[in-house]
Amino acid sequence: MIAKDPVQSRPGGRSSRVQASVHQAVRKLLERMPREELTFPLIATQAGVTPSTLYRRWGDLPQLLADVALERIRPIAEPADTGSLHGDLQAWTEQYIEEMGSPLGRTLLRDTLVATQEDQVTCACVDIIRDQLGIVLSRAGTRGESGPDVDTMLDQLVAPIVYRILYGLQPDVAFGRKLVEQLAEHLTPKQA
Amino acid sequence: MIAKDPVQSRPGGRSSRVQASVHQAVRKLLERMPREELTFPLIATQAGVTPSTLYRRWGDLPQLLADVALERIRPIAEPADTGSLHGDLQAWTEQYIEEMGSPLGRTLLRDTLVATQEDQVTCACVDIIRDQLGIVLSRAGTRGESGPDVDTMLDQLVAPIVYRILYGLQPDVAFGRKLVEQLAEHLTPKQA
DNA sequence: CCATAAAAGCAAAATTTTTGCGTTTGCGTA
DNA sequence: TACGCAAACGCAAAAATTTTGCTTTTATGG
Repeated sequence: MIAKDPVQSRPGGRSSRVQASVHQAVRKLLERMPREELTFPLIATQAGVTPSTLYRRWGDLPQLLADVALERIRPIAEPADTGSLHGDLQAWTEQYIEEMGSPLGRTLLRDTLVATQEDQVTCACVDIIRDQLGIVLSRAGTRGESGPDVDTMLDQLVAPIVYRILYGLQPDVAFGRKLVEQLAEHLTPKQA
Repeated sequence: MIAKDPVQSRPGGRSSRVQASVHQAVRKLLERMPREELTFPLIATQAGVTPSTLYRRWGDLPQLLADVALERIRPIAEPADTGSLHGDLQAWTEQYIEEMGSPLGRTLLRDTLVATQEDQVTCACVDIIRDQLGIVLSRAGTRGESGPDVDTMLDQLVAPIVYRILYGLQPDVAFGRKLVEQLAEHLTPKQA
């Protein structure tokens, strides 16, 4: 968790129950109302805690929303293994666009960008993507395939997608496919 | 201006004086304190207006900050004419990275992304970039040069830069140059 | 099991936000 | 220029929020 105090010195018991309850409250409330109507008192009531707990622990609403968003963005599983680097990239890209291109996904992306502790959260976001793409690439390595490095993928694959989502240009799956094809020109197939 | 009410039905006189005063107040305060310490009462005092004016006109702080940011992002002049498409792109990219890569520029970019009226503001941002690149491209056209279309540039040039800025990866001028070179592979030089 | 301090609860105080109403003033019309 | 209308502002009371000091609960290490 990224909280006001970077060091969570008491991670168990009631403390974690409160956090879980608060996170759940935020998610539930976000289903029924737009983000700008959320308030700490509202969330606190829904979560069954005092508002001051939220203020002391998260500081302000953007920080709490970023914290919740980060947890939702974090992938549950490793990228699918399709048998080839090209296929893995296609699969990953398609899923990423579907998840982040939705109205909810867009909101999550935005929330991570305005955390009061900006750098902590954005670094975490980049790390998540890097991890995922890193897995795909290292798997390709064991197959004898080689491709562009992670940073190139960030620039040519992730960046265009995220840019379009953030600015309302709504990338679709076909767009993702196109990006992967362009990227594929740089990669070496098996036994090259 | 992008205000709470999309239709500004009385743009002259006192109304515009108030707006100018408020904008200036925001810019001035932002020099001395971080964004999360800004409040409407503070800005109102600095601008010499009542807080309720701000609440009625802009709704909330993110919207006001986005409004100010949008005005600062809007370029004063056309892109420089260096005599070639390649040169124009280099020049534009360098300037863009310098302006938006600074701590202030990064803040401006973020502010535009969390306006309460998200879509209005982000569309305006994209339009600004499109206009600028459109000028560069049409000028190239009159020279007999041809190049990638604006959307391709958005994907391969602007997106990587903006992504890096937003996520704290700090693109430098060399990075911009690299992107332009990669883009240049797709463009046709004079008299092709 | 105890001691310690982190985290939560509670409630008063401070600050911000909303709102109703009166006043000023930009703007169209004569 | 003068006039009428409604937009935008000012003001102040009311409502909601955030902050803060203190107490109580409880996780954690010894």
